[in-house]
Amino acid sequence: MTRENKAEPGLSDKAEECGEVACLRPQRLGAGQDPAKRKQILEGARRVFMRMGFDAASVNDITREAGVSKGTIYVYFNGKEELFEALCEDYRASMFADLMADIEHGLSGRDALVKFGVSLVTLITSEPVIRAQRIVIGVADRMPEVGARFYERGPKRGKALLKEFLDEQVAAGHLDIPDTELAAHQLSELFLAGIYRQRLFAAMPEEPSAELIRKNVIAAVDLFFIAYGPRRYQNGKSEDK
Amino acid sequence: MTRENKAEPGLSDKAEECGEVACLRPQRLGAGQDPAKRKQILEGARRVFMRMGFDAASVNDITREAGVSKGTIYVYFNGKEELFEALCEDYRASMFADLMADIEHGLSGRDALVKFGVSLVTLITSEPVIRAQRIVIGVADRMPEVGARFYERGPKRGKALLKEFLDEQVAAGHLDIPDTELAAHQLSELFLAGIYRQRLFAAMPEEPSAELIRKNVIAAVDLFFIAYGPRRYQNGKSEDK
Amino acid sequence: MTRENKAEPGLSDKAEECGEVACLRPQRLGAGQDPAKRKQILEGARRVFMRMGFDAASVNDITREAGVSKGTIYVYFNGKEELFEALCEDYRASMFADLMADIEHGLSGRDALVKFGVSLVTLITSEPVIRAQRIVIGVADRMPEVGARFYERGPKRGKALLKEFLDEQVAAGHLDIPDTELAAHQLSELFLAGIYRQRLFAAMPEEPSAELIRKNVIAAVDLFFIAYGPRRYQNGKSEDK
Amino acid sequence: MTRENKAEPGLSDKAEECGEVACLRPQRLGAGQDPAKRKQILEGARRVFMRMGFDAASVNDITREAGVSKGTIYVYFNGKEELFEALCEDYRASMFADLMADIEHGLSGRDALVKFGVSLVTLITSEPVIRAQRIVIGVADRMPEVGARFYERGPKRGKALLKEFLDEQVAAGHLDIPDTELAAHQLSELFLAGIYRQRLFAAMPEEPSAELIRKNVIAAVDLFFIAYGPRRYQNGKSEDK
DNA sequence: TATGAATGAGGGTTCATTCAT
DNA sequence: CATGAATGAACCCTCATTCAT
Repeated sequence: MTRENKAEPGLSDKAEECGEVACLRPQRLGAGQDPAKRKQILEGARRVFMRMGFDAASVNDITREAGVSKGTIYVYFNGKEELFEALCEDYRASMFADLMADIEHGLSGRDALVKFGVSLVTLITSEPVIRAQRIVIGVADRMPEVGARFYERGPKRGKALLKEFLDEQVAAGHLDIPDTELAAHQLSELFLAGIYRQRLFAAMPEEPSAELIRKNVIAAVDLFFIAYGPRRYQNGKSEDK
Repeated sequence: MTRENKAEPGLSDKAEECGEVACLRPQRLGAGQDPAKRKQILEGARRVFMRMGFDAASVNDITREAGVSKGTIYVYFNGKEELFEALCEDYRASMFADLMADIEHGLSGRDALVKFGVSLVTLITSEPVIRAQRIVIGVADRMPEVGARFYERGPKRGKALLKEFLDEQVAAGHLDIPDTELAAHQLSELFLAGIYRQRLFAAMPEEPSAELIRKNVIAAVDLFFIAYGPRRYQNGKSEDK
Repeated sequence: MTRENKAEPGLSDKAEECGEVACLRPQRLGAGQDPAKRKQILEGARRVFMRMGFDAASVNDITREAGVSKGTIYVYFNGKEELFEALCEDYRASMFADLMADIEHGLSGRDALVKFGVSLVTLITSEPVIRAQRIVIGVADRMPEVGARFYERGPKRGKALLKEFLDEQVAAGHLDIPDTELAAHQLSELFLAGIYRQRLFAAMPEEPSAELIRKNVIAAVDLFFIAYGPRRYQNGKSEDK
Repeated sequence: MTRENKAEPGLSDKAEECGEVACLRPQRLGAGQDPAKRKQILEGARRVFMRMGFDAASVNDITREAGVSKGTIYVYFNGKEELFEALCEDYRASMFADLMADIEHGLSGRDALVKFGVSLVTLITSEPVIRAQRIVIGVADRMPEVGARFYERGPKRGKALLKEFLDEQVAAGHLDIPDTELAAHQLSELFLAGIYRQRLFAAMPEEPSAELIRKNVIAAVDLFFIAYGPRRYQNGKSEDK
């Protein structure tokens, strides 16, 4: 009755097999195996879910938006929920690509942190990313594993990234941090301080201005450097605690 | 589709009008004017929305839980959405009552901050409050004003509270903060660092232990005091920046 | 989630309570409690199921035929299947009413048997009754209890009736039967011999003629009386038993 | 909706056309002309229809069970309904093979009848045969010709067989029957008396025991011999069995 | 020719809302 | 005024059939 198939596509190289000519569309793929169609469905679903949220979005809407028939959706995904999960999986994969691209390691510690922070906050508080987070949070009761994995591949990865960066900075002598993991947590929250929750609750209707973001990030970095910066930023921290 | 009647109840003082005699149970109230019944509906709705979320909750469920008829609900509220909005309004009002009660002003700055932080984090990351936040965030796209007001009466008020407290501490010479508003933002995010988002995304399925909360709050206060504490916590901060 | 209510209506006398005047439609009935509406739904369902069979009949068809909305059907019955079961229950109840009415006890044994047999065969092989049997048999795999109860209230009751009649005849000395239960079985099959299965399989497209029925019943009674009749109908049987 | 092509396959002799050489496996057959594939489809369909009934069986199920593609099924048959009809045709052909094999003509009349009756009842009330009958009866409204032909090749043939046998017995002086056709009808109904309908309606969930069948058949033969047996059977029934 | 991916009408069921009582 | 039976649009999903490959 229920279907169990559809094992992770990962078939991105299937198309190559067909030779060297006229291979624009693969001739024959297993049911639910055409990556282009899958992409097409996910893209439509993404738009609809983003616009309406999970519950308010109907499969018919997705059908219309994706330009595929209802049946096709059910060939590629076992239902609305699984479609949503797959979408989240896909989305998470691409989410931090931009962020990664933004990181530069050549800058001095402080400037690099500011740059990183600005990128992070800009991304995370951007309208599409905020909407995505709202939707996932909204269904987290019913689909906790979706929420959990979203967190793991999203915020958690962001923090891991930041920790790595901090480790580098510590190694380079730009920072002096006993526990970089904790510090990464603290810094990433400080970056978002006062913006993130407002955005999540729609208390800040527009994306924050670059100015606001910059200001917030700099305040965070200031605070951070007072605590963890090299000696010239702090004296005698060593004797307490 | 939408209806126009029933201009904002604002019914809190309506009952008094009936005079000074035999007013124990008002004999005749305008449609949707009995505050007890209104309370009863909201209470049922609260339980159902908390259990199922907004979309999954059906008006019938609420009807059953509240012990009123469907028609009655539509007399008091223009629909499910409006009922939800009213509920949020009510809920927010009571949400921080516990928190307020927890604040004591007699403690030394540092201990008071820790105590406040523990209360704040315990409340905000508790299962019911997290569920409430999830639901509100989940519908924030469709009902931004609900989200916004939830934020205003929730987190914002918490931060205002914290700012007040910091102002007191600064005045008492326990802290040295140039911008207490910003500091309040920063501190409250630091309190929740690494816990809040995990809870929201269901990446932390259980309420955080008292231990974990304490540890997190203390780390936050430590960091905070390095930056903003009185001289004995920091030396030579004056010459930089 | 699922509904459990609707305990056997049997409320045919509910209407009487409301007094003696203007009682055409009961004022207020519980959900799914209005016998008139229930009847209306069952009547529509009966027509549709009879026309299309169980699977081919759609709830929409029933909706249309019964003149009620789809929601109403689901208030009175928990689904298509339960509606069908209720219909069977109702149907069985009325099925043998006609037959009962046809029985007369004043006739001589042989004529009475013939008359009874003709009534039985006429009823059982009539188009509506055959169609009903086909449908029930067709779903007997999925709904065995429906089939079983149909059998119990239908054929089984018919046979019980026949046994009673035979007992009377034996008591009156018109027949001499050692095991009236077995004899009832045998006689009722003989009545239907060669007709019933043809009808069931649609190998006999029209209802059998009165003539054919009479012929068949008389042949059955003849055979029966040779075996079980009083002395004058059989030869040489006298010395045994 | 309906299609007009594919005029009655009648493909049993088509293969011969290819000539006299190397025809072991025909290289090229017209669409829907390979009898092996046809057989394969029918076999899969048989299993699925038997398991699920007509309406509940999906073409996909048959596809899976038969190991052929959906398109192929539609090449060989014009649709689910036609496939079912073809299946019935095939099935009927093989249905009474077992029965035929069971008949022995060497026995004395009475014993032979009992043996025949037991075989008949065992077959007809067996689970697979009952299921097949239920399915055919269930769709007899929609496909009367299917039902009719099922009857003709099933029960009717059984009765013809019985008539033949009775004719033989009459010729041999073992029985004395004026109308063997009528008698065959009567006897075969008596064999099944009280079992068949219970089985059909699922009022008897298990196949009847050999004992019960034997008892029923003997009672039928007893009754039959009282009426139609030679003189010696009508007297002194007591001494046999 | 055989294939099975795609189609989309239609399946049973739910539910926010209305309105006669 | 409160009630809850009735509504029917919309829900998610299935499936017989088609047709490009």
